[in-house]
Amino acid sequence: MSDNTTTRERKHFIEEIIEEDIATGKHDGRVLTRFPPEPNGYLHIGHAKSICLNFGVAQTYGGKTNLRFDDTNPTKEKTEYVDSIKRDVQWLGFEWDGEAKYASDYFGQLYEFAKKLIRDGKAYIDDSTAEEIAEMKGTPTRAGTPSPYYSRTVEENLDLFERMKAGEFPDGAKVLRAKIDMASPNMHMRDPVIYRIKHAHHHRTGDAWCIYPMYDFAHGQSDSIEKITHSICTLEFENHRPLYDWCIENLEIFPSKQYEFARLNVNYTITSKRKLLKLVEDGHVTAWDDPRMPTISGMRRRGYSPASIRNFCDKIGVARRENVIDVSLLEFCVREDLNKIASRVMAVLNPVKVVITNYPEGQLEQLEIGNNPEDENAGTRQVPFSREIYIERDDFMENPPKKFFRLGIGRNVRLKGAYILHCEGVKKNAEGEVEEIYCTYYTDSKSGQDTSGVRAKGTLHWVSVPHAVEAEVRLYDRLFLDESPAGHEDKEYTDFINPNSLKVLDTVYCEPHLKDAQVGTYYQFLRKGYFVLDTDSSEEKLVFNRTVTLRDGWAKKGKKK
RNA sequence: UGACCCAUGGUGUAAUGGUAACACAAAGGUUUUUGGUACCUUCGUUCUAGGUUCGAGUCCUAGUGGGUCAACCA
Repeated sequence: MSDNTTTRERKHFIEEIIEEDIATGKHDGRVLTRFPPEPNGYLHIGHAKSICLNFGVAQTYGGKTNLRFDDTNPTKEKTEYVDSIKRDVQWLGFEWDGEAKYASDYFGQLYEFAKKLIRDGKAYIDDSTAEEIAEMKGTPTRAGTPSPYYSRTVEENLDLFERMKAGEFPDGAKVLRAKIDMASPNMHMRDPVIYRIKHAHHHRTGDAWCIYPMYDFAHGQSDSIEKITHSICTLEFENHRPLYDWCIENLEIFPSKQYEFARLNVNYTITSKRKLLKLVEDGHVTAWDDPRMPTISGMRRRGYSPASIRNFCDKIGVARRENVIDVSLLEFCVREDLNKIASRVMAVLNPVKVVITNYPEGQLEQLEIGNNPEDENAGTRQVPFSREIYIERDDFMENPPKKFFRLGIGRNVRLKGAYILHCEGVKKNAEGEVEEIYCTYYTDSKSGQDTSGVRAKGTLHWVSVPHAVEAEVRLYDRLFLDESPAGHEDKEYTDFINPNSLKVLDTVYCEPHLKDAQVGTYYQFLRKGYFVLDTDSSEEKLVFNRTVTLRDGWAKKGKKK
């Protein structure tokens, strides 16, 4: 799995920084990173980039990575999210160092840090309302004004802070602010709020606390407490870095350093926990793990392999430039991996019956068919063949163009792993639709022992009618019709939801092998795409998700016209 | 009209002062018992203008364009 710098010789800037630090003996060459999610939602593909980066560089340089939950806002965080995050990180193939950690583990320590700041005259209690504080902050182009509470004595501040902790004041009555610089061009340095009152139940500390540190007073300190060497985060925290450094410096604690990289954007996709939550809450999707969601759990259910996501994260690179990755790269990565590992099976999605008129009634052959041409060790399986089979309705045309390599009256076609068929005619219903196709087969054209000398340009997949296993198949299309659903000022991203993002096929005929399909096994339905068993499946009913189609040169050609 | 950051094919990422490379996408072709896979070919005035240098995508200056920041969110 450390396919990081083994397959990719190019180093990104984070790796260069680490190599430089190792070369100069910083932290004795020790590398410790961390992945710090807030447990307020499910992880998505954007987090996968961060996970692969943080765990990846640690692996490359012989270091470790902590999993630390940034749980300083009790009103938004839940154990459900903690559990899902752990599961997703593990599924992606990464192992964090020791036990999972929590910013809330450090609430006691953080409280002491705050008191030190107060004692040093570097923090004060402010009784102003949120609105007043916002007003006093000024704007990026206009300096802020000092708070009327700026000059409280150390004793008074200490007393007030202890009484805040003791629960004497209601939410919002007071905050603790760092004393930095109300005229700083960096808004984050204008006496940032570092502690606030929230009489809320915390998912881990319960009711032990009613004051909670803000992100800026928890994150860097948590890094420092854990002796994180490289604290890697996304670009939007860049303006926080001076405050990150200020806290560490004034608290005189371990000097973790923050480095920022550009977050992942994928076209036709949203990567915002808040927006994804709304999709779930408003019922646009069934759940966080709906296969149309760009969440790790959704992609897992959809049939993405962990390796495909890791490879994707490796291919997109790491830089400081805003970027939009083409969703087709993600599809390429999943096809690339699944092509190597998926078992080939046959399933007919949109069936029409073929009767092979010269094949004896009641005769049955078990044909041995290879499981994966890309993998010699994948072995073979037996597939029953009989007089009546299903093929795709699309694979027959009454008046085919000359470039159509499939079945048409008077034409030949190879059945995968079986015989060459010659089409004799069709039966239609009252509406003029083809109801049955009649063929003869070349008796000496059996796959692997073909002595017929007959040529067939196309090869079709098929399923024997009496042996067919029924299944439901769910076909997915992109969830949004617009390349940048969240990028329009005048429109909501929900305005671009694709009404046809899910298409359910109720009756698909599968070869009998699929009766024993398991969740987590990757299949290629021959010529149709990659599929996995969905978790909605039961003893009575098989449900498959289409992960992604195969590349289709024929369909592409058709579209061009 | 403040601070900080960024600018290389359609999309990403390299090139660390010395021939602009790799991948995806697109288009064309070869092979094929998956119209899949594999393989081959095509696709760039490195944002602009000055400067430094024998030599600049790279360094400097200015401009232009884009991003982030004014939550008691993270």
